[in-house]
Amino acid sequence: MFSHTVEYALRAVAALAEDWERPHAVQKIADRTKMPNDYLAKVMQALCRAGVVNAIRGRHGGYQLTQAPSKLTLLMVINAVDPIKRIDRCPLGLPGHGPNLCPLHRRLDDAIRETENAFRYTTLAELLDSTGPVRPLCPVDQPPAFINVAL
Amino acid sequence: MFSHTVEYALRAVAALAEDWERPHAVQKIADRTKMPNDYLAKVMQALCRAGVVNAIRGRHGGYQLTQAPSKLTLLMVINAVDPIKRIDRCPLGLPGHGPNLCPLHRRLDDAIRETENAFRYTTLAELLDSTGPVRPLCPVDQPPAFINVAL
DNA sequence: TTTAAGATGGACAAAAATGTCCGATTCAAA
DNA sequence: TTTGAATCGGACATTTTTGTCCATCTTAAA
Repeated sequence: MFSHTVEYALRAVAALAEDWERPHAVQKIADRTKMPNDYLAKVMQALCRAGVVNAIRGRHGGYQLTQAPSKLTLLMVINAVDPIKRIDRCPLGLPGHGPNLCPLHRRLDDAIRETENAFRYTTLAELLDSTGPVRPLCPVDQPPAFINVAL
Repeated sequence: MFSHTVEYALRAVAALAEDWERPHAVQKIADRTKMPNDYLAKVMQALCRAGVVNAIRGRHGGYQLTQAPSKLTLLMVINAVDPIKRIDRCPLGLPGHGPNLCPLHRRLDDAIRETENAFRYTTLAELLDSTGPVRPLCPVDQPPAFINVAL
C-alpha cells in the first residue's frame, strides 16, 4: 500500500528526529535504518528538494531536519517522495459531467482522504514521544530490555 | 495509492454488477470501462481464480459475478488482484522484540487497517444503489442529463 | 459438422520503481 | 594548501508492474 520509497523516507526522518540539530551522514542513517546506502542518498535528495531536510556538504556534513520534529508531519515527508494523489475527477475522463465523482471513486477518494488526514495530523515529535515504553529506533547490537521496539 | 490493477478490477466488477446474472464478454467490459482489453483479460483471470467471478467459455460466454452484488465487498475484489498487506512485524526484522510495532509502523498499520475496514464493509450493491442521483457507469455516447456521473 | 464468439495462457515489450556505481563538487580541518 | 569526509547527480542495472500479441481450447448456434 505504501511504496518502499515512502518507508525509507519515514525511517530516515525518524532517525534524524532523534537528534535533529546536528547533521547526520547518509551512511550513518543507512546503517541505522537498514536500507541501501545509495538509494537512501536519492531519497534524501528528494527530501531536501521538498524542504524537509537541509543538506550540509563537506566534511562533517550530512542531512538535518529543517524544522523541529513537532513542526514536521508525516504527510510532509510522504508527499516529498511519493505524493498522495486525491481523486478529483473521473479517471475515465468522460466529458459532460462536472466535478462530481461516481460512487466508486467517491469511496476510493474518501479512503485516501482519511489516510491523508491521519498523516497530516501526526508530527515526528509525536512519533518519538516516549512517555510510553516504545522507542522508534534501537541499535541492533543492543538487544532491547523490555519493549524497546525497533523501527 | 491504489494500483492501476485495483482500479481496473473495481471498474470491471462494478460494470458486471449492473446486470450480474448474465455473462459479459471481456471486450464489452473493456469498452464500457475504457481500459486495455488484453490487460483486463488478465485481471479477470485473477478475479476468477479468487472466486469473485465465474468464467463461462464458448460462444455467448463471458464473466459473471459468483454472488449477488450485496454479498461481494470491495475488499474481496481488491484482495483478489493486489492484496492489502497489514504490517504485522518490524520491517527491519530486528530480533529481540515481540509482536509489538514501533510507533511509526503502528501508525502506518493503523491507516492500513482503516482503509481495509472501509472496503470490507462496502458491498458492490451499496455502490450501485442509486437512491441518489449518481450512477456508477454511464455510456459515453449518452451525455448525462443532470448529475449522471461516470465511473 | 462447421463456424464464430469467447476464455486461456504463454511469450514478449514497454514503462516505472528500485537499486548500484562512480566521478565531480563542496567544505572543514589539519 | 592539502586532504578527507560528505553531498550531488548522471549513468546504468535489476525487478516489478503494466500492456500487447497470438495460438489454442471451449462452447453455442447455424
